[in-house]
Amino acid sequence: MSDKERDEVRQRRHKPVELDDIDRKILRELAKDASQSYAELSQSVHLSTAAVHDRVKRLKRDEVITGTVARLDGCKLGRTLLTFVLVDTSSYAATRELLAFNVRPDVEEIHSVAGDSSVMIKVRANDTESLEAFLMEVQRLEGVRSVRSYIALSTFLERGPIPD
Amino acid sequence: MSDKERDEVRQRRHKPVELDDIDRKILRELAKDASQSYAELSQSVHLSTAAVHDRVKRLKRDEVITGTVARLDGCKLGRTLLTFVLVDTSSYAATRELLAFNVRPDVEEIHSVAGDSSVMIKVRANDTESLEAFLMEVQRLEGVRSVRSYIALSTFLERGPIPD
DNA sequence: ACTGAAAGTTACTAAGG
DNA sequence: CCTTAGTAACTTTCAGT
Repeated sequence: MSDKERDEVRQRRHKPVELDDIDRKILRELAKDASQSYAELSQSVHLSTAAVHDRVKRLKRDEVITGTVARLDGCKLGRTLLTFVLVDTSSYAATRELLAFNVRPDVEEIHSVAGDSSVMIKVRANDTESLEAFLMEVQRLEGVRSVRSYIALSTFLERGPIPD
Repeated sequence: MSDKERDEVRQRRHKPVELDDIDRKILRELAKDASQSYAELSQSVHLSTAAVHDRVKRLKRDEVITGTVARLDGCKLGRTLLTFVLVDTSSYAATRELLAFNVRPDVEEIHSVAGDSSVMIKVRANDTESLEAFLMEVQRLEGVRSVRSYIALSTFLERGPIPD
């Protein structure tokens, strides 16, 4: 692998994209409400619609913007029980098994976390019964040492990444 | 307050909205990609564009769809260190103080969780130094008993609520 | 890199079935 | 819930600065 190729990979993996104040303002606006038109956006940043269009296109090409999605209300969908589940496993094999839970519609996040080969799972279950069923499925896996659950009582903030 | 009024409030707060299979399909599609046109959506659900339009309008009115947002790449923004911070406080007053962290751009989620008046904070810091600065700010608060940090090594799934 | 305007699509509404 | 149709609003492109 040449220096150039390695640098390109490194850049793709690690290096943040260079953004100016206007880029950040656009990103903040779109992270808050992506349904607004380029005309509205252009007023926020004091640029023409075409200029905003170019910048948004670049931000999408550079994958700073990875997509546009609808935010849904968990309660209105019947998912009333948000829980963070911390699973401690004795092997990486068990950790890998946990990743298969990504097919469940009530599982929203899966992260491996530092320390004792653990996995953090954010699950929004319909009710206590389905949470219990989920926890039992996790417990049942080979190599699962412990499962700790943190049930959310109130949510005060919930959003995605935004720039400084 | 009349029975009718109370029921309306109750419905607004607790009762999930009645959804059929087509509604759920539309919601899944929009949660995945809200930039697609009604023409594309109508092909997914085998309905006319006008019918899809009506349904989406209803889903927004009923606040099943709470908004449309751009998903941003944390790494591309320079936020490389995702951490779940579990704060144990000795009083509700201290818990309330933690809510003030919602103004920080690196804090993405704040939930109160069951047991020992704890708070779960999801923070996506720029680097280890800014994470340390954040943790020290939390530690410094009156009534904070303990702070446990779970640093994410890899993220395998990260999305919002979707219907069954 | 931005502007202004033109060209092409889509969103939205309404009427009739 | 369907189709058709029509307008307004929006996205996208491009020549010009």
